[in-house]
Amino acid sequence: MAKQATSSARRVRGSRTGRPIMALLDLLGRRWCLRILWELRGDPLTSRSLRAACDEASPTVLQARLTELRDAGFVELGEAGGYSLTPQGRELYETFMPLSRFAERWRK
Amino acid sequence: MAKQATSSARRVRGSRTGRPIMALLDLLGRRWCLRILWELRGDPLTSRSLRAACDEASPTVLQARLTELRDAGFVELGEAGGYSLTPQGRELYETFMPLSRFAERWRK
DNA sequence: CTCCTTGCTACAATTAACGTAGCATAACGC
DNA sequence: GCGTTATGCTACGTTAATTGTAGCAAGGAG
Repeated sequence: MAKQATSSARRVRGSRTGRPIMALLDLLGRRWCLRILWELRGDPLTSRSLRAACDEASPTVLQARLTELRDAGFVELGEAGGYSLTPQGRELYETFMPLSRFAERWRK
Repeated sequence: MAKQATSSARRVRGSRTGRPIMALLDLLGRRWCLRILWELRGDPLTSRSLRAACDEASPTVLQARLTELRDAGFVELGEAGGYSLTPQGRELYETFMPLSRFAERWRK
């Protein structure tokens, strides 16, 4: 099997290959990231209620993920406080929403 | 302590609620997991070609993810060697396949 | 036999996540 | 004013996960 040239394959987590899907898969593949998007699907949540929704995950990671998700344009912090999905974030949520039905059928 | 930390690599975080979606979001939210499913969408890949496809990620994590994905019933190791998606794994892939199109529009 | 590829593992080092506590700010009731 | 409460967010030591390199045993082909 021909070993492909690993010329530019020094990337840490494959998030900079130029293909947007790789960057997205990498971003979503970080701990609590998918869960955060999931929990924000409804009404805005404060940082503490979001933490409660995420099984009391440590605020360190939550804050890191929220910053990343805000930089990515998926989450925003409203004027009156509370995090919510941006239109783009809601669109992203819609794309993997079918996972819910799949998970029900999966039932590990 | 709110939870008892078992040192089992098979433990699925977020499954305390009993909701399958939480277990699934947690499983998919581990490093290289989404990427592996993505790279296995086509023809079967050997462990080494899969590693090449995943930017030479360390075989330690790859092997751990592959074991988890096999336990979950999403990936299988064929008789003649080479990893591929199970029917269920392909079904899972189909559910977040639209992420590709979304990522193109996203283009951070 | 040697050479090569397969799936997979050992090991130390690095990084990320956890858990608890706390800060600064602001909005209340008193 | 004061004390209380809640917000977003951070510090810091501990623990778990990931990384990178090397290597193993088994199998096939020459």
